[in-house]
Amino acid sequence: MAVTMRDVARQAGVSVATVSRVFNESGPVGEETRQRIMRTAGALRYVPNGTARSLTTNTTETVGVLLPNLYGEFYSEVIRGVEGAVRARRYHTLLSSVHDGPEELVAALRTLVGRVDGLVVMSPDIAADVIEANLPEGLPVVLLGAAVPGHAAVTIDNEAGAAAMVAHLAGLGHRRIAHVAGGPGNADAQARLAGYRRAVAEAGLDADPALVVDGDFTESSGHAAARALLDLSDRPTAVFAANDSMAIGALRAVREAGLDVPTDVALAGFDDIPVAEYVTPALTSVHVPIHELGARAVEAVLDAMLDGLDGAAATSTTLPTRLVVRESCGAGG
Amino acid sequence: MAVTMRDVARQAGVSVATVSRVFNESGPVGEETRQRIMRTAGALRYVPNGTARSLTTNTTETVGVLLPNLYGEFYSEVIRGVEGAVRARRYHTLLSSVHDGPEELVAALRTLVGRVDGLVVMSPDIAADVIEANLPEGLPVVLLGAAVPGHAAVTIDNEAGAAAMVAHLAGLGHRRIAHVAGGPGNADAQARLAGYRRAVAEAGLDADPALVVDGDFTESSGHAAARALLDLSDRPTAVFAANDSMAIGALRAVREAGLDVPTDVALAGFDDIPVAEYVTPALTSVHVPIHELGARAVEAVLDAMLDGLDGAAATSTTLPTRLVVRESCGAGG
DNA sequence: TTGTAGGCGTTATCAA
DNA sequence: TTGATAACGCCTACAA
Repeated sequence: MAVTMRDVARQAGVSVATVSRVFNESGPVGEETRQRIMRTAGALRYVPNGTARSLTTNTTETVGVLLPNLYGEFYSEVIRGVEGAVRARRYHTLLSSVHDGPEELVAALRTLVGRVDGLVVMSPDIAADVIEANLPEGLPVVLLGAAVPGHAAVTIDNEAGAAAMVAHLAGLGHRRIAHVAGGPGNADAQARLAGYRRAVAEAGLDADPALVVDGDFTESSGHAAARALLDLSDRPTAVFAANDSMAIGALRAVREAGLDVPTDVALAGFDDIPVAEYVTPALTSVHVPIHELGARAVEAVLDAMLDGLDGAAATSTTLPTRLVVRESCGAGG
Repeated sequence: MAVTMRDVARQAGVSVATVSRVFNESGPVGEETRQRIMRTAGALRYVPNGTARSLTTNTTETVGVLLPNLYGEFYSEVIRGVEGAVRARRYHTLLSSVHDGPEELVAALRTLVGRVDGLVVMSPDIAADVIEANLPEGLPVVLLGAAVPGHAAVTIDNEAGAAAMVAHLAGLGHRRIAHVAGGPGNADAQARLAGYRRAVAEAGLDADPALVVDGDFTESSGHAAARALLDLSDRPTAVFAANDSMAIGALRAVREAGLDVPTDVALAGFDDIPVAEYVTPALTSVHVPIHELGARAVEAVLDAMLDGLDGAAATSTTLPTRLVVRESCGAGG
């Protein structure tokens, strides 16, 4: 068994209360006594037990983070952002990922409860009511990426970003711009698709339904989607994927078809993950401040903890995106 | 205040003991009673408090992970590996990163204690005794990447990997192979440098001290190191960086110098992070099973928790690396 | 099959 | 300036 406060107290000839005061700098303690306590604590290698502390203070000093999965650079950027903000406030990060369905989400949620003071949940595919039903009231929860009425959330302006990209491509002279979407069940994907559609309409471009193909945000789905698009009799001159991973998969497909990017097909992505800059040609993308996204979510959670939940429910932020033009469609036409 | 077991018990007309039995499936409970309890628990939205649970069971069901920082793909791969293994065992991951010096390491370590059942620590620069001095005995700790006598660790065979790469380059005909090292304070860096030196000697290559330049594992340091190497009157024909990030920085420098990879200079890295495949030309690298590294460390920690610490102290594993030859030096010479 | 009661390590409220 | 002592929410003998 580990050394407890009681051991230190006994050894130092004081009460646990005094030891507690020393470690929390709460209440007055005689200088001599404090020194003695610190000394014996050091000798005994005493370290306060965080769990017990949490129980009495009713605060864990921990923020839980629930992500869909950890694969891909997008999520690692989110984690970076979250962890940075969390440690800046001297809190801890309890990380959890969910791979399968809603049951697993619920299970993860429940095991997190009581271990965290607040929660950042990124769960684009799953309705917020599922989340709400499995959490005690009063636990600050901030949604990441998927805004739901009545819930605090930090989102990005997917629609505007997608529309801007389409407008950019149109400005380059493209009339047939394809979109590799992220799938019908995903909120981000839907918003990006909406932005694409709006911009296509506004610019009077080809609104051929065949130009929209569904993927699932993975590289391989981007690859498959691009193949389908390249097989079209009336091939698009530009392909805009709903995220960079799919764009990279598409890049591979274009190459395999013996075509060149951007000469034959311009290519654009969404997210601007670090790799986007390293592929050749470098990927034009809609930049998402991913790690600010994570940081903002954490701040929202922590603020909600302090202000009480009422303030938090209203606090929804939408971060802007911006276009990053690189070779993959800079010179295209 | 959240709903507690007591609330459920009162509402269901039973004692807390019975509620506890239901939730832990410990001890017998009448079917009718169990149903009633489950129903009222659901109605009250009761969720067991993990903190309180931890206090009595003396187990937190969480593994702490301490990493140097979260930047770069290497660490996100480690996190993936760790989280996967942790959740497979139905545990939790408490993530913590350390940016600055030893004091911060110590602080992080101490706040982790009492919140975790075991610890995975990746701290290549810092002596293990610092870690040991600040942890209660009996807490399973597995070092990641830096083996220290008497400590459980999961490491990779840095030296063999580096030597193999040099041998490969030598086989391609290179005689002047430069090494961008990772700095004197880093254990991995030292081992890779040792492997480089050994292989250079064994193959009877140019052992010019000017061919070894220190970096610090960042891309920009790789860039700077490569510039210095290219400025040498007798330029190396191959540059082997101690990690991929530095290799990518070097790639940029080579390009900026108007030279071609691999025609003018062959380039190789270490780690085989995902980007390595995407840069152009694709990077030849020593593949490190990064996320297996994380997974193994977690398993070692969890095993140590079960078997008692004695078994763990001996459990050190070294994972092999393998060469991944790609364009950046495949055809070079 | 169910209830009672003590304890886990800490904090916090009173007294002293 | 210090010490008893009652929580905190849960688990677990031990009784009933």
